[in-house]
Amino acid sequence: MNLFTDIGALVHGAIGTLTDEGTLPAGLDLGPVTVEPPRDPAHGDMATNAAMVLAKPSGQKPRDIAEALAPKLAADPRVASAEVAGPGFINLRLSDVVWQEVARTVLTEGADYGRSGLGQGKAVNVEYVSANPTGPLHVGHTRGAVFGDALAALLAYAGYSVTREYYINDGGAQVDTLARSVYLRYLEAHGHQVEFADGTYPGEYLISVGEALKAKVGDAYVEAPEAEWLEPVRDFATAAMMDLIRGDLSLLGVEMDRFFSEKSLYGTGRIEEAIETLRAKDLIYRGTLEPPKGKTPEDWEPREQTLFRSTAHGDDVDRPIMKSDGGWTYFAPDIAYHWDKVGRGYDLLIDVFGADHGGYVKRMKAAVSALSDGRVPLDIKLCQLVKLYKNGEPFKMSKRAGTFVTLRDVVEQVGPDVTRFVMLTRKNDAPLDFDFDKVLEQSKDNPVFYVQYAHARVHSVLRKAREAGIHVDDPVLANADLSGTDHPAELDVARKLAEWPRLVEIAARTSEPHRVAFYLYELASSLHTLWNRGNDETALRFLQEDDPDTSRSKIALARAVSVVISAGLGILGVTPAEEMR
RNA sequence: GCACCCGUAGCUCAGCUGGAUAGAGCGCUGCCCUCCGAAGGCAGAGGCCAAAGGUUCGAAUCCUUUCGGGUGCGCCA
Repeated sequence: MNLFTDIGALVHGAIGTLTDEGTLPAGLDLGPVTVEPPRDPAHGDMATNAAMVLAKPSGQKPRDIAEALAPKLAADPRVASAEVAGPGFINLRLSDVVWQEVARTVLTEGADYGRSGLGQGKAVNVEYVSANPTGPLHVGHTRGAVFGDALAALLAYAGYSVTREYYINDGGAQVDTLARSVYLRYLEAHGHQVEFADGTYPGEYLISVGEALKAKVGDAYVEAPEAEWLEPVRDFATAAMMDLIRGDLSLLGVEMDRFFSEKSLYGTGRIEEAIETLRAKDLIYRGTLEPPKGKTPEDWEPREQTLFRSTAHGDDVDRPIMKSDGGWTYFAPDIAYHWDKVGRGYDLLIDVFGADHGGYVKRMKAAVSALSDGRVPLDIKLCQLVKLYKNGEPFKMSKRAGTFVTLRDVVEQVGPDVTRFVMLTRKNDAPLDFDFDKVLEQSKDNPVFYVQYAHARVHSVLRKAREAGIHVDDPVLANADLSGTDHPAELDVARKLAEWPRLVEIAARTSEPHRVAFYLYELASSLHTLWNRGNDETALRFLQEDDPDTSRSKIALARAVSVVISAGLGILGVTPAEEMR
């Protein structure tokens, strides 16, 4: 249930009445009519712009429409007052009972309160992480992993049918490099002295892979030529890296529905099929690209290549899909992969990329637009970099200096909950500072702690109530008389709870899970404020001595807060703690 | 040179398909508390929303230009 849509329906109904009465012309577009919480609480609980947006199409003055509309709205029992204000806003004040009943709705619907039908069951594929299978995940991947995972959960909560997918880049040159690097470790395991040339991966994480390879094949490859071992070693190493990556992801609590192998596209005609699809639309041709203006590369020479006419679908220049040696560029399998996704019938595709891949957004969108004839939208979310700090000092990452920070390092130091929450306290396209010390601080300055503490406080109240012999199970609270929460501070908490379903829809529509984190902070804040007031005004304490009925009324409100916090943290993938330690 | 992202309080950042007097935390100032509802509380100061134009009843939000920062720019994925 969403109180804002309810009142929105009321407004629509009132407009309909005015239309029937002939005050307003028929056939007005009600799309732009909104009902939202005003920034200034003095403007009431909800405000609608109906009179202003209908003024022009109906040829009337906004104030006149508002004056006609307001009494209709005020006639509803839920509405305590409807005032015309400013340029034509109608400010609605809802009766206390409406707010008090919010807690009951939350308790009745439980974790489903806030769930939305926005997505209408549409199938959406969220592709994220998709890190090259050449090593462990690092902090940059961590943000993408957390963001993508929370976005997927958010969309699921908002009524989409979500597939979480990881594209394994196991078809390019970098997995050959991986294979050669593992081969060196393999030789090492056989007691050979080896040297890691430029362009190979010297990371220690490959030592065990080399040893495992030795355990599997013995010395079969030691004297063998590369042509003989490259492919099997590549497969072996890639599998090992994916095991490593799956392990990293599970540390964070990320579980993919599907891992899609780039390699599986080769040799099956899938890439050719995708390209032929484009060719049939006259989007593939042989041509020569102009050098980029201003900064021509030193070794630039005009060269004829096979190009995808991505400019026909909004890109800035056409893109090569074939290398001069006849092999595909990385873009070709990418096209085929998205062709596959389109073919699987998704209504919406989302790719989560690192900000350094911003340059590929237009061409990918062009490809999907071309492949699906514009039917399937591709939304690409870019995650900005993470800057690490320790004690307020920037923490420089360097592979060479051994200060390369992996996902595992982060999660093992601060835990998955803190990692996830902090990664979501910033908009995805804004850079993020991550301070190892600050995020572990147990004070109100730390949003993670602040939100979890609010949840824990509620559970502390529940425990104490039970000790006092008061029944506070959810079904009991859901049937409680809620009139005991009529204080403005209590109603403020209820107002915040009422915003949750609305917030979920906004966050889902914009694909911005960080909004959930900020909302939870505000909700926690409203609970803490109420709690603090209870220090001075005992009438505001949740547990009222010798008054089980009033206690239940207040505890129902508190419990409703914990239900929403729990649901919200669930979307973020953070465990709601029932007590702080 | 071009494309994309960003520019909001001293600092770090929110800001809803365009809504009314632009918010939070930190820091700062003042008061209160130190009672296991404990890991502080309350209040205050602080802004030309980078700049200039435009769209409109109404712009931090949309468009154009400029300035400043980041990222990327033909056979690496």
